[in-house]
Amino acid sequence: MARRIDAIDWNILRELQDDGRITNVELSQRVGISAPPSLRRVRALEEEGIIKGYRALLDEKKLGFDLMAFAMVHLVSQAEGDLTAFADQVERWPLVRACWMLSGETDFILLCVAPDLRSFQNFVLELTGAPNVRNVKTALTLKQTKDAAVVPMENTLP
Amino acid sequence: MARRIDAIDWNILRELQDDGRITNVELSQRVGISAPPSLRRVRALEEEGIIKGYRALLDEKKLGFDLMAFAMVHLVSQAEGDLTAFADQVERWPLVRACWMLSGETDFILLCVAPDLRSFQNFVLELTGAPNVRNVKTALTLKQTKDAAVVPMENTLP
DNA sequence: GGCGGAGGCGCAAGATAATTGCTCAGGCGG
DNA sequence: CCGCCTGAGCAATTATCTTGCGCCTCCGCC
Repeated sequence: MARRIDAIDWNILRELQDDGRITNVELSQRVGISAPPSLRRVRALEEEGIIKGYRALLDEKKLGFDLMAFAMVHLVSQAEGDLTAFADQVERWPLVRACWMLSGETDFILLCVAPDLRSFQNFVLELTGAPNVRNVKTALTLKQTKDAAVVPMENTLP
Repeated sequence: MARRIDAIDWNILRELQDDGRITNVELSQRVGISAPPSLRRVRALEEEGIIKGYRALLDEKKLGFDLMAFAMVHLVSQAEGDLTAFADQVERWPLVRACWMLSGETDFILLCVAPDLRSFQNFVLELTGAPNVRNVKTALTLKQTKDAAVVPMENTLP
């Protein structure tokens, strides 16, 4: 399973991060091989889990979600079971779109969207009242100035 | 351009957020219409900018980026020009994958990846020394417990 | 130096999907 | 009641995907 990722694979990954719906024909031309091996490489990258999936990027504001905010959560207990219990609860809140467990001061940081401030306030009240939550600090976003795919493709590896 | 988004469109958007590479034939079956109108709706949603693009989701750890962290940045000046100057600089740092301008205490929050702690430390030094930066607080992530697409599809609109 | 074997490419053909033009049904306003 | 507009479905064409196969290259091993 630990195939070596060569330069062609990196190019494939870059192109697919940039446009996940590119046709395989177009992809193969951009990376300089013919279509069949291109498709086989993509399939292999999917098999290995290097490509985890594909996603359409939507404009949340145009769909009525005008507010985006972070919520920093401190828990009462950081016992293993309590952490996973909180993470499970986070899965069930639709307004939470992403969540990271942190080291240090804050236990979790939640990226949230909401149609308006009132909805978000209601959610924060629910969050604050959730089991094991000690306190919550929120920060409203004014705008997102960068939204790049998770893997840098500008040669940052040492 | 302000077409009304009906139930079929919402279903299309849900499916494409879930799997951006689904074929149009499969998509049309899932949303209950035939292929041609399905494709026309997708094209329309793209035209209107509701669908901003498509992206492959990669596993950053398998590609050598073992560290993910947040950096909270306080600036010296919050003048319009200074904010955009900082945002421009953020565009040029490959390790920064997403960036939001915040209201309140912190001015910007940066989501960063790096191959290892050393690389991240070097980046933080650079960030701290950048023009107009007053101070930087960082928080390493232990793990990401949720990574959903940006628009909720679980009926959260009022 | 020559002999395999494995890996990976490209060609070609059949299957599947995308795309376009056309027709038709339903809802709305005149 | 009639015509128009919107949007669906059908059918045909074009493009893409997918698979099987042969070939070349790179190694390791005789």
